[in-house]
Amino acid sequence: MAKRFWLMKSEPEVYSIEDLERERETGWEGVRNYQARNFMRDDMKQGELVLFYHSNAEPSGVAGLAKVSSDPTPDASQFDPHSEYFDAASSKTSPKWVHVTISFVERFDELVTLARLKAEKNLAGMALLRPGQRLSVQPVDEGHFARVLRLAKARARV
DNA sequence: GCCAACGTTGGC
DNA sequence: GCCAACGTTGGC
Repeated sequence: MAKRFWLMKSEPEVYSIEDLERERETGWEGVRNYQARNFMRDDMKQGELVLFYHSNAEPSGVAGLAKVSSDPTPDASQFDPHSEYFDAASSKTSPKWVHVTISFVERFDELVTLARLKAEKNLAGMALLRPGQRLSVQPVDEGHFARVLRLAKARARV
């Protein structure tokens, strides 16, 4: 099957592209939305590229690139009563929540801001730009992905 | 900090 | 299985 492309959101105050650059890779724990989980569980393959998006930020936007670097595995935080992600309804024999590990690929010299994405006619229809879209893990069309990358490289233009 | 949009929960 | 209440997301 053809490679797919992804976008994952993180609040930079919580975990930013700089954090990922320093740590090189991280387990994407804490996803508690079924659609987002299903993408990680069913569709993500190792090596596929991920737009790393800073949400709830000043400004928000795509901050860099990561790649999927593990198969889906149970998210350990669901079993930890001290974790904010603890889920009493989950069991080790049939874990509700899985996650993947992503690893650092690059940090864009300049954030590709949400405003800039919205201004780009060719990105019309991108899920991220749909009003009310809140999915923290979402697929990205190959064409949209390529165009976001091109925006990231077009540094001179503001 | 506000609040609209959305997902989840739980009473019935 | 409906749907109101509630919690969360995330732009502004």
